[in-house]
Amino acid sequence: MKMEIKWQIIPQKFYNRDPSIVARELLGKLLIRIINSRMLGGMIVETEAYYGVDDPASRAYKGRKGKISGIMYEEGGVALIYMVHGNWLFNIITGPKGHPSGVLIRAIEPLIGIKYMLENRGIKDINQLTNGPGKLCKALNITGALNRVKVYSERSPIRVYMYRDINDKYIGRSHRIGVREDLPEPLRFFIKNNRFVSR
DNA sequence: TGTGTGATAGTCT
DNA sequence: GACTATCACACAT
Repeated sequence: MKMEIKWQIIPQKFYNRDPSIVARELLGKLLIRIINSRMLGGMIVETEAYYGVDDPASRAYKGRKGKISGIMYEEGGVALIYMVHGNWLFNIITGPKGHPSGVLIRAIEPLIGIKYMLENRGIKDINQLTNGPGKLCKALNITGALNRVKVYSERSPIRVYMYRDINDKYIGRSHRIGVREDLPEPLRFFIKNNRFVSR
């Protein structure tokens, strides 16, 4: 596949907003990962918003401090990657500096470098390639070494580009997955009828 | 230095 | 649907 269009990278200020708005608008955007000048990536189809201090599911809950939650206090557009249950989770920080919040990327639809992503996962089934947060990190070879990468920079190994605008009628929302104490609002956003959305 | 804790994935039934 | 392997981090000694 040849890419004739000139891609437009998403500016930093996009991320300096409320996490639920960023989570909603991140759907349909293109997530790109550069490895050894090779390009992998796909369209974001599922996200979840996390509110730092006020969110029982957040690692910054009640002002917890450490390497992980410390990054949540950074400015929007910074990558936060951490390990849970033996899997890496990829988040993008939102809101202005000093306001801990973020968006978890839960699933993408693989579009670019599918062959290499399958290799990274050691599988052959595209349907199982990136339909979960831990899976997509492994497919894209995202690890803790990429923490604090700026996803709005043309030089970064991880970037997010404009791709499609998704109409509201194609967007579903629900409570978050795997969270013990959830907030009342539905903070999980996904594209309806997309087969790469996790169950 | 040690222990408890999950925002999971994979496998088996 | 239920069970568990697995591991960096946070917090307590």
